[in-house]
Amino acid sequence: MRTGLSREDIIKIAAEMADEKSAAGVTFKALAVRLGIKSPSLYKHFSGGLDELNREIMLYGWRLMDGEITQAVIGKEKDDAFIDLCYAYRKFVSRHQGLYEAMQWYNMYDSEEHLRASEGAVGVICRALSSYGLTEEQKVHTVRMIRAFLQGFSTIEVNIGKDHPVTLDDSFDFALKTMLGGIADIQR
Amino acid sequence: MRTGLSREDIIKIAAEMADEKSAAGVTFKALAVRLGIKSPSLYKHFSGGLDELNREIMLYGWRLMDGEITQAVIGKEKDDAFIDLCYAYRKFVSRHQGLYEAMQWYNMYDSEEHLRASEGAVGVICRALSSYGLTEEQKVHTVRMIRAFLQGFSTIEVNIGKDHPVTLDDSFDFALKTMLGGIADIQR
DNA sequence: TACAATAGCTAATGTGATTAGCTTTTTCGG
DNA sequence: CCGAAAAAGCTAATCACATTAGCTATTGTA
Repeated sequence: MRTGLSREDIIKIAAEMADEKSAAGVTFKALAVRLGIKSPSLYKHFSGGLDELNREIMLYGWRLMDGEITQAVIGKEKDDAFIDLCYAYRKFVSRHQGLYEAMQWYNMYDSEEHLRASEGAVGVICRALSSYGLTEEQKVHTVRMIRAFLQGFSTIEVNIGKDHPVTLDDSFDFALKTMLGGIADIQR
Repeated sequence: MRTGLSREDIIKIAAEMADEKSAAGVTFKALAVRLGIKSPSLYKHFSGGLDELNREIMLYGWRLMDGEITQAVIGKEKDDAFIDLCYAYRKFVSRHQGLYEAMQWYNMYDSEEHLRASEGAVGVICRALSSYGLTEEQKVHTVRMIRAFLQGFSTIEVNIGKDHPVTLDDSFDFALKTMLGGIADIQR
């Protein structure tokens, strides 16, 4: 019996599985059960095996996040755009912990595709920064700083207990304001 | 034949293997070959299996890094301490990419031990910040900001090509100065 | 020196990925 | 509408590791 599911459908379901369990929980065996087929059949969709599926999940995640953070900054600029962008990133991670884990695997694959998939997100950050009067080089630096911070904060947040008296929310706010302050300094 | 290697020796060798290949490249099979024994024998040292070894590698890495960055800031204060600390972190990661990967697995384990292992590093950051006149809460925020940035930057750096005209060195400098500027602003 | 603990070994099992080769559906050009 | 041919499944078999069970040799010490 055919399932009628496209390659994209399967990737989406695999991404959901990652969020439900963890990125490592997405096995061909488990995915096959979920789809009601046998695991060898998955090679008809992903001839490159689990590796190919993982790459696709990773790319899917970046595209999804790109879309969400792009939405978040529409019609905004300066600090508003910047802050809302960062919040959207953080919110995405909190709702997609397993997928985000898989997204970090861009390490293991060719940077090429990942670059294309995440350049949207980078572009959004760039545009949010366009009104700050930075040079091109400063803009590159700033994008990297933000990316590094967001990525690191998200990784830490996913794993740290929420019982510390100083909340992560406040720390996130503090860091954004501090970095914005630093960026403002540059112009002086 | 006995190898005469202690548990700590084996963890150290496993950490070297991680750096030579990758964190995932540390399998019981490969490690056993490296040690000249059979893989089931490793259960005599790590009754908890591969999982226990991975946890130990993770802890070993944090202790090692703690020592190095502590060394790096001895006798320094303010911006000097701060900047040298960050450089030491980054240098550690560049020399221990595989181990650093394994260190990120603190996610998967009890935070307890990792907290103890990395609290040294956090303490160093705290002390480096002590001369900035921040409130306790601001200090917590700042430590988190720095940790997030360092962790994110390191992850990005490990995987990004070095062919971009704007170097990562410059971006790292830029980010540190920007954050320092932002921190200085707080006092105003 | 005897003996308990230690550290090794072989054989066997289990899980998941992957491959090979066969079968059933679809799809589509004629 | 018919018959390839492609697509999407399936079963059986193999492989790589991790892990377990049970046996043996070494060692350090009472």
